[in-house]
Amino acid sequence: MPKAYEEIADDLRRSIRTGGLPPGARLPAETELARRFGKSVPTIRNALRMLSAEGLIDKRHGSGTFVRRPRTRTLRDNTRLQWDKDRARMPEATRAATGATEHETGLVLDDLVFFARYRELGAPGDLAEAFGVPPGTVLLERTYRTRCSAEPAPFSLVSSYLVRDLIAANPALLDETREPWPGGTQHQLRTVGIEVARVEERVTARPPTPEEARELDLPAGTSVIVLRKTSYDIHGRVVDVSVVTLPGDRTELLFTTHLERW
Amino acid sequence: MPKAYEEIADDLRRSIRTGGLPPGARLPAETELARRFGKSVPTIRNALRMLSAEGLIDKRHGSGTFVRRPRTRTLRDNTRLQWDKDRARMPEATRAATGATEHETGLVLDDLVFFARYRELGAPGDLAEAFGVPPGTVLLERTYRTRCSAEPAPFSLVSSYLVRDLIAANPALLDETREPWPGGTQHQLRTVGIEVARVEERVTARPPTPEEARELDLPAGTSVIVLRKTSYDIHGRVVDVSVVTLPGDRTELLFTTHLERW
DNA sequence: GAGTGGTCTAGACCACACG
DNA sequence: GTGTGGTCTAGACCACTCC
Repeated sequence: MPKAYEEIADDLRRSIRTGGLPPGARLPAETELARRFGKSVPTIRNALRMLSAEGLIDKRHGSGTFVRRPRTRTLRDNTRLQWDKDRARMPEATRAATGATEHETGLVLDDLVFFARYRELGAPGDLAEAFGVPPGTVLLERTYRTRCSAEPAPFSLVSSYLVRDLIAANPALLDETREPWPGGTQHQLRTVGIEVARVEERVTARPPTPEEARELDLPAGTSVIVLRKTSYDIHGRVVDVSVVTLPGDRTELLFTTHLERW
Repeated sequence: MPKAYEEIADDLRRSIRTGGLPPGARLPAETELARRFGKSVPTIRNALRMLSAEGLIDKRHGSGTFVRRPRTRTLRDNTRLQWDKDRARMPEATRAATGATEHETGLVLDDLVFFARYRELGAPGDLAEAFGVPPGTVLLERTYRTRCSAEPAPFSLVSSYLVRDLIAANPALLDETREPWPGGTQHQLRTVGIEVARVEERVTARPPTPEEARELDLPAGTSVIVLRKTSYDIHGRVVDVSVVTLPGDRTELLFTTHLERW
């Protein structure tokens, strides 16, 4: 027996894919759809919930159900890592003038609103393993939120971890009021003699937690991209671990790999 | 006024996060939960649907609701691109002996089940633009499904596109029965004198379409990672565009970036 | 067969958007 | 104010799983 709500969802999905219902279009009211399909309102709602979970529609309380428009994506490019490294050797004036790049995204801090918070904690198991230190070693946790001044929601949630003893030689690095630091993390590390030689970025995706959905202003039917970044210095030692949570509907990651010539 | 189903969802979510309900544990029946929380069954179902969408629980018709266990992730490493390139110059015996790497994933074709289908089509707008050719130019579309012999579902959906005239010099490249090709795409391109110098991989994430959920056997509350791979030859010409769809609950992408020394 | 979640109905009342 | 979707109830019947 065909399930009514799936048939209805299929029907509407087809209309959306073929363009019969273009992006931004308003769907008929649920009561109207119930009448047309000859089913009850809860059944219609069931069908619409499927489409909502797939990210095809947005339901707006009080005004209707609309076909979702694709979001414009911000690009996050791994060549920014080299660019950051080059910049870390520039004089402060230059570093400040180029505009501090937004941490972890590669955007420029011009019309960006920036927020940072520092906290010390004992390394939990997974971070201790990542750094190769005993569990409980004191880490500095730095939490960042950055957003365009135009948009209300941040475009990334960043937690960066450093081993405190590795950077304590420069007390300024422990002071959150010095953020945003001109030149970024690579310059901060340079002030204590650390040079980053290699960065590993691990990418996964999953649905957002309610907290992430709230902070990133994510509608139903979207995913987050979770990027776990590990920075190694020239001796192969782990010097920074960052966890970056990005909105899947607004973010594109670009990784360029150069191959050796034959 | 607090919403009942959110309160219930929060309560259960807390139990799951703190470990009060460990992975694999069965939740009480919906009727039982309704009794405990003093709400109707549909309200309980509403709360459970939230947790399901977040990927915290699995509902199994007939047997109950369970806390989801994290899946083990397969790693997809961008250093495989160089490895593939090196292998493309090996003699056929070596290429076959190393086991043809699974296209786009870096796994070895030992206990892998492999399926390929070829088709020609006129380039639609986005692909024509990516290749820098006029729309309608004939492309070869190659569709791959690969899975572990143990698992029923494939671990990636791959569509690879080549400009037919660029590879037609070797008719074997147009023959799907030659798959799996020992040495992979980079060796295939080598047979017509093409050397890949650079690969760009663009990563996004979103909820699966119903078709993807079916093919990849994705439960509710998971995402897909979409990887759009563009290969450039030594003259900067685009020679391959691939779209790879990966299950977000079973996949981790690893990108390593080496930085120049100071 | 007993128990589970899945589908569907019918309707009441509330919260929100917009004119 | 009017119409929209959001929440919640109460219950019937079906389909699946497992003993």
